[in-house]
Amino acid sequence: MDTVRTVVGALPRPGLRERKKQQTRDALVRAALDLIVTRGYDGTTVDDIAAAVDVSQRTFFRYFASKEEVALFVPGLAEQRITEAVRARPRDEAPLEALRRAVLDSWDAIGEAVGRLVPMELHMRVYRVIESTPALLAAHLRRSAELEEELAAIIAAREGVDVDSDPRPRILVAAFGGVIRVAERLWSAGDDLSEEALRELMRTCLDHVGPALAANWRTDASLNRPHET
Amino acid sequence: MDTVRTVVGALPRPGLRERKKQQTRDALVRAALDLIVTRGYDGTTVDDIAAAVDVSQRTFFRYFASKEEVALFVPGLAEQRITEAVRARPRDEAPLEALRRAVLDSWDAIGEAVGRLVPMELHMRVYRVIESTPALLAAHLRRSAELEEELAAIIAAREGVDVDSDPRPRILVAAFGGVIRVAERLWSAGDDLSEEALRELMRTCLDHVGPALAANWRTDASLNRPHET
DNA sequence: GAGGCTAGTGTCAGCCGCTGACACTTGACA
DNA sequence: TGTCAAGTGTCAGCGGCTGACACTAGCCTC
Repeated sequence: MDTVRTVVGALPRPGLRERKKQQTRDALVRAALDLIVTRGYDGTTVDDIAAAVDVSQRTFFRYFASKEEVALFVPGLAEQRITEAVRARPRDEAPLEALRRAVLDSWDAIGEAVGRLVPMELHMRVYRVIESTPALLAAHLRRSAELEEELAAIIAAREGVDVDSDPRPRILVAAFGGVIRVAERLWSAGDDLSEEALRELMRTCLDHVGPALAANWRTDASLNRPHET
Repeated sequence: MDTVRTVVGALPRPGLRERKKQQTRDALVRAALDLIVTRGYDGTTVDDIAAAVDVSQRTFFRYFASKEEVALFVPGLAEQRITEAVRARPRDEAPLEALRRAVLDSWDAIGEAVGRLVPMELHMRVYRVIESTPALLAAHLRRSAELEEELAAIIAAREGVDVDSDPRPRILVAAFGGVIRVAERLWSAGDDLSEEALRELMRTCLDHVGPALAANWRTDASLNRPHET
């Protein structure tokens, strides 16, 4: 904690030690995801992962607090980009619109950040495992809840309201998050695991929020359904 | 599986054996919740719970698949009542309204079902532990996701749409579920742990869905805020 | 009411996730 | 070059959870 602090954070010169650390961590992530998509989450032990990178189990746990954490590391990168994107939205945008655009526009940034660490296809396959593995899904949802908390704070600040006395930021984000999760779920259950498919699903899901909350589905149903599937 | 099947399900005569089972299970739940609220979730081992009921650890795991399950057993009862209530709503109600009324109106049924098993206050205190214990919160969220899936199917059936081709049921339920969770969270973080407080929070949160999704908060903000807290 | 049948239980052994303690190695920096 | 701290391996141990197997106790039939 009382370490020598580099001036700008760590950007200027990684340092040999630091580079090695980064390297092992990345290797652990890659090995973990590889094993997980082939043998399944429960079929992969931490010992397997550690052995694949030739470190001890103890070392694994110095990098990741749990087996879940390593599996959700890459999604975590994506979440980071999204919060950044929300923060960067112009303040005159409506809150819901800001969230919407942030998610839809950060695709490239996410792809780049993820691709630097693991092949994109691997990441996609991991999502399927997440959705179909109870323990992993639970952890993912909890993390999503934390993300929502963070987004609520950002939205509140943007709109100049107090996040504790005005429930709207949290409510908006919760509803939004729920919809995003539906898109994730539909995507991981479907056949087309491409990025475009996910992006398109998110777009259509968000388009359906209004109609879904509408008073009566039966009258205006066919009207607000752009195209099926 | 090829057991002798009682005609009506199990209602007519519980049978001595069956009664004993019910009894141990209830005792396990009660002991578990007692321990959990006093020593915390992580501070309570399955051995502790089993010992308190004077059964072996192995037996505990024959009743509950995991430590989480016993902690979330009572919330599970509440969820059951809610799905029943949704199913019972008149079909001419708008979907969102049906969900809303189902939740707000099943309070008595929930109270009765819960009270038969554990003191209401204990149940309330458990909620606080759930929200503040990562592992437990994760499990809770996963179960909520399952509940949402079930509710989506009910809504879809009600509205005569196909849950797999029309995303609206899932989206509606996801948004609704998100809002309910916000209420739960605010409640468990607040001072007033009464049922009325939770109910009131849910009501106001649901009232805020429209405004929260509205285009611009700054113009109509003060307008749609009934009362603070 | 004695018999067999089966559901439920306890015991035991063991895997796996995860942690604290301690000794050792290796990059950093004077 | 020598000192210091950061990072690692080893070991021992706890707690959640499971399969196997033997035992006990309700149930049902004759």
